Amino acid sequence: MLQFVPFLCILITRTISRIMQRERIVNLRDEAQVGRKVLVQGWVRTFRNDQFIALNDGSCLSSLQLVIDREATDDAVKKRITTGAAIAAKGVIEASQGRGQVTELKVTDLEILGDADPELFPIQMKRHTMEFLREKAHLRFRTSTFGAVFRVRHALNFAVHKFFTDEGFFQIHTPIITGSDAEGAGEMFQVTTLDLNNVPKAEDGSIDFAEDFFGKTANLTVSGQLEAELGAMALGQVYTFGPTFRAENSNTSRHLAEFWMIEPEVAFADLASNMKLAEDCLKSILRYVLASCDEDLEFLENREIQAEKQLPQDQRHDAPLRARLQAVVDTPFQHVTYTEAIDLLQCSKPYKKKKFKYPVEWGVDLQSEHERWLVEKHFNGPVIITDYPASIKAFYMRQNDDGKTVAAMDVLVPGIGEIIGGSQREERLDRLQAKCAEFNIPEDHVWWYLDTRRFGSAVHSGFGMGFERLVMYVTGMTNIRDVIPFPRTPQNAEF
RNA sequence: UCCUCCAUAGCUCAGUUGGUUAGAGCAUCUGACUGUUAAUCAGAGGGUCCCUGGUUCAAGUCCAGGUGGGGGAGCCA
Repeated sequence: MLQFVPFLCILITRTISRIMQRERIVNLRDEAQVGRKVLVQGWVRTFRNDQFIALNDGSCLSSLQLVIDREATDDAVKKRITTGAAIAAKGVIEASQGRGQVTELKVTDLEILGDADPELFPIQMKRHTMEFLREKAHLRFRTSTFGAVFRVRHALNFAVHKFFTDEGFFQIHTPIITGSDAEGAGEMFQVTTLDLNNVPKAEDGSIDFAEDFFGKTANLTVSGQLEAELGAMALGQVYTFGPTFRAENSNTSRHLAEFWMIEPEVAFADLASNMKLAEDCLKSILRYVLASCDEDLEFLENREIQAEKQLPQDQRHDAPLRARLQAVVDTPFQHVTYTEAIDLLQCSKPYKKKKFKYPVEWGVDLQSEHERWLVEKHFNGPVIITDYPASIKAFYMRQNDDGKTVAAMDVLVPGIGEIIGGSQREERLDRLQAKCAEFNIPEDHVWWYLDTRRFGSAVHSGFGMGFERLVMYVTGMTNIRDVIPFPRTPQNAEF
């Protein structure tokens, strides 16, 4: 009978460990926690002096310092406490004797949950390049930078929903697979279940899409806007927030083949209120993350400062990250028409010194270099450019009375360029039909869109905001592939 | 798609006018030390110099093509 006693003890300990709930490190960092007996689980960042483990569980940027008993801990166990290993530790929260943290965990029980072979685990406790970590996208979450980026990304996601909900908007889930091919926002990915090695042919030799899953060609959406307009013309104010897909062969630090977009659409709203909505939206979102992500933003701010040390002075930001974001919150956005912007550019120093590579004249779209001069040099803050020439904008934008321009707006921010593009929509059926003809869009492709202009049409407006560009702007990351967990770009769909 | 730069140890990078056995820091391993903060100190191991071809007595180094990546541009969000 006596031989069962130790077994019983082990059984009881194990049961306690199961009952004991895991504490998140984010909640264990203040003095009030001292004395609490807790269980933590996470991944080892460093193991110093055979005694101090920096444990990160992702709940916040900072790690919890675990202090183990060097003498009492088995050498075999200590050997397995390596960077990247998953461990569970029980103990008591104490005031830290060392600097650098308020509290630490005096460990009484330690368990290795998952080993990380130090010869093979690629993430070291040192500076890695973003390019290297991009190839290790499955493990880069374990770094401070990407932990911070993705926590901020989440906060931004939530702030978007909070803003629109507070403003009385309803989210509309627009389709990801679309039968509409008239959105004109870019090249589309085709969706098909046809056997590409043996496609059914029609009598004239062309592919017979009547045999395909939807009985016609289908694509991944490039924008939820047209469908969102339909929602707005009944629910009043709606927004979409979902993935969008562009099959453009763009290889830049600002483009993805799969990205997330926010598209509000408001009935009875003209361009002026659309601009106000865009400004309020951006400011509200920034206010939210500034208030809720300070630790992560501080880290990202310092990361940016370190990264910019390698750049020449004129390519560095003149204010730190959080100050820049705060400035956007505090400053009214500048408004300028396209026509005024052209005038400003033609009077600018780089124009007179012929430093611009592309021509500046009315009717030609603004190039990156022009937008950059306006935003970064002339206005030095967010700018809304309105009333573009009709010829360079989409078919659905409302014609202005001058007959030359449309009620469009682009919100430009320093460092990123266009972050929001929107317009007042053409609500007059005859004008819209004329535009369809002009853009070679067959009316029977967009009959459902035109119907909203046939039945109870009304003035309405909306815009699109690239979510990843917002995340870039807020985190100071300079490559869009580093603000989405698994970027999709031409020739790259790993993971 | 275009322009441009780059590719050497697990990572970040040196490598001279082409010349003997290709180096450093960090990481890893071994040992020492032990209240550390990306700990410190000593030692060790670690290389298909991206691939293919060419020039040459000799190529990490020069040339051509390819592949991969960065930055910029276009398109756009």
